[in-house]
Amino acid sequence: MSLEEPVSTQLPEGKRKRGQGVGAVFETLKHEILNLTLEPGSPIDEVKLAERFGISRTPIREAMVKLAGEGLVVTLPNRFTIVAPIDFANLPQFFDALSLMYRVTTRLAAVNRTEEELAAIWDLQHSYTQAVDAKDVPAMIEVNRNFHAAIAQAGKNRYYTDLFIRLLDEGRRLLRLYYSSYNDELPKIYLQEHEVMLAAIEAQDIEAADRIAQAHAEQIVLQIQSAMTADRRLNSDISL
Amino acid sequence: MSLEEPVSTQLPEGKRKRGQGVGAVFETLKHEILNLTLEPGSPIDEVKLAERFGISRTPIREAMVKLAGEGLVVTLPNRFTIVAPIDFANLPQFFDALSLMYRVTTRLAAVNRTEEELAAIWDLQHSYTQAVDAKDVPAMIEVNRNFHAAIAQAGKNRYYTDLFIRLLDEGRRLLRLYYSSYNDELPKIYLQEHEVMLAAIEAQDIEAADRIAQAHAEQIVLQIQSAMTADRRLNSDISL
DNA sequence: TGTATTTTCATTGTCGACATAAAATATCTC
DNA sequence: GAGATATTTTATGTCGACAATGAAAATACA
Repeated sequence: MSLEEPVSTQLPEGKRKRGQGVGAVFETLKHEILNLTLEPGSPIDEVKLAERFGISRTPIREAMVKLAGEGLVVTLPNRFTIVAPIDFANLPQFFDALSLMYRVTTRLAAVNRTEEELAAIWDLQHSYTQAVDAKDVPAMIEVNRNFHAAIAQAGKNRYYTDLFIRLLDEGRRLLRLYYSSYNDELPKIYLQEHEVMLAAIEAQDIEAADRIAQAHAEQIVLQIQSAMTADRRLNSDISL
Repeated sequence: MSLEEPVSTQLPEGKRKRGQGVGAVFETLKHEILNLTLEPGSPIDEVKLAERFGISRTPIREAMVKLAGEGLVVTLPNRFTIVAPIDFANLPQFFDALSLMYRVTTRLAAVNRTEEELAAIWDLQHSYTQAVDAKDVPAMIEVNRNFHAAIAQAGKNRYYTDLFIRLLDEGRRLLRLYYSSYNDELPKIYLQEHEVMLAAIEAQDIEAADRIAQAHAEQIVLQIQSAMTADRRLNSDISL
């Protein structure tokens, strides 16, 4: 199921300073969950994690609580903690919220962006171009996420940004699942849309920003949906 | 600063079962934070909490991590954990997000509500009426929150519901702060608007639901804003 | 042989103690 | 006496160990 070979034996990896343990575990696990290195629904062994990071179970557990708070793992009391399953039943709601956040954050960015933020987003756009040229799909997924996250942050509404980033991250797992059905055309369409979106933000044209954000969202939703229906095999594979 | 005398000595309160500790601490603290029983910005002493609940520090800390995940407390590494300050600077963003969530959840409720959910929401509306009649302000604040949360849940989009409940809870602290400026008129206006809102949801009239939700949001935002400007004294009181 | 009951076993949730970090206090130098 | 440095103090972050829990294995029973 996993797209990459699991990182099996990541030993103590050097002494960590006090208070760094939970953060490191949290970040590492988050990464592995979103990359599908850890299979959705698979159980997480606290003891193994403790050995792997060379720390005791206490900070591991605190990291688990944090991960549970972000919905990345699910804790079954007195039993296990499992990697959050991908909930296909809630996909329509996911798409709905994702679309709305695309629109709202892009609109706000058009209003509130500073020149510095604009430049930083352009940089990310260039990185995306490079990833497309290199046909580096994992990099494309990652940079795409950072691109939209940066736009949201330029909008400067913490509530929208938090939800949007959560949705984008959840979306990364879907994109990973279906990345096999990527063709060469699609990334270029995204690239163009990003270009138009950034132009609207630069020009502070709110309505244009809204329109392109909505179109972009629909594009992505359609893409994932068609990939899903084209590849039903995967659905039966995923533990729900 | 606190509106009620702090619950000082809540002793072990009976043996708890395994795994109930964190939940109880979390819920109790959450309540006390939202009721302003715990002053925003005030430090939280893990040891005292452990004594108060009659458990060790480990489950207390896990509860703190959960609270931090919901933004109810802020952890200063190696120093304290403090009750999340009320961030007056971000208030405009808060109002913006709150308004949008009012609209979106009410719209969705008009589409997706079942008869059972509708009946349950009507019950909450009746409870609200009773609270208004009894001039029981804390009950009004609590029931109002549950009323809108129930509407959101009837809309059946977890992403919106989660964000909205978080915003409503954060709003409870603001309402508590300014509840002194409540007059007798305002609750009745809210009551009427709730009535219209429910009627729109019952009739599944999406556009009407949207309109009244927007109006209701503006009403509340205006109310809080005018209370704030009328009572600046409080701002200097709050440790930021 | 199939079902109900007991026992074992693995893993969690919790505890008390210790080490460590940062602030508060005391001490020293000029 | 003022600033810099050393020391004490207080509360955190972490640890290893233990007990409770629920599932699986083993046993008893019809």
